Amino acid sequence: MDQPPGPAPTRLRAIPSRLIAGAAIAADRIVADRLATEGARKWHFAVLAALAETGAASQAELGRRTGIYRSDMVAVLNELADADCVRRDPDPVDRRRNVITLTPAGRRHLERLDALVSDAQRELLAPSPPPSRANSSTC
Amino acid sequence: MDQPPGPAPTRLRAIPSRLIAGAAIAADRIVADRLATEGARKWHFAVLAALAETGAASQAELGRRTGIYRSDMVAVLNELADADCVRRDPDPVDRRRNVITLTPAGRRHLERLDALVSDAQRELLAPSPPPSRANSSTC
DNA sequence: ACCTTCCGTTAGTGCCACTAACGTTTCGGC
DNA sequence: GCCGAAACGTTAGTGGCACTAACGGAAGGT
Repeated sequence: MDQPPGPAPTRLRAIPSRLIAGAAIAADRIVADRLATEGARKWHFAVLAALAETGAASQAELGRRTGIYRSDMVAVLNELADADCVRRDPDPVDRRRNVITLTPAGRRHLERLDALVSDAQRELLAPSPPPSRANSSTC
Repeated sequence: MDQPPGPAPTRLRAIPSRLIAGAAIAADRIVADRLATEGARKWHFAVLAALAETGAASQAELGRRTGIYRSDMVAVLNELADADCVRRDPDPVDRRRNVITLTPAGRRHLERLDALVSDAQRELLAPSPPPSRANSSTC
């Protein structure tokens, strides 16, 4: 946190897209920080979760389900495969595809990441210590 | 749009940070697309708006007000200065600082960008054509 | 047989958030 | 007055993510 935030001009403060962006980077950082404790990023979690839920799939299918571009998927799967969280086998029925399978180690890893992400969501949604009924000055 | 989105696993669909992130990238894209028609990015708009509202300021002060890192501010101001939207003069009273001043051209540019951003916000907040009272299937 | 489409992969771009280090200048304490 | 801490502008570089372009190989439709 190099930059102590100053007061934003009202012209900027009220812009929805800026508010959303601010919320998103705060949320992303909380999640990313949590996942970093396991050396993971949000994509790893997304891919593992998708695999756990719908079983083995091709890389393209995983990309569609998680929103990850297929070009980026390659690196993610390389990392997951290096960590033995996932196996990448050529599909015998369609030789264009790879079949991605979740390993037991991957499933365990997913459970750890899932806990971290859940924690992050809780931290996200409950940042106000006392939700006091007599409501705040800027109401 | 290379990737036709597929159905996301429910485990992912319900995660707040993912929803926020999705909203943010949609919002960012709308704004960025609009601003691109004038060759600008959101930072240019933010800096010009901050200058218009509070008058001349140092680069560091602008950074605090807009949320832009002072290292990135340099390039933004270079671009704005190249386009004659802004002047960058050494501060006579504190020689560490530069005084950034909005030029008439900059003010005109700001008005154009402001219109684009306003349009974007409207598009953002009104994506549902009929807000029909008999409410949607997934209620 | 063609042509189109899909697949995995490589390479690269652009925006943004963020860090590190630098030389200069100013300020606070002593 | 001096010295160290802090602020400033600048340069350089990192890393994550969204996205594009192009490829060779394989499958599918007609």
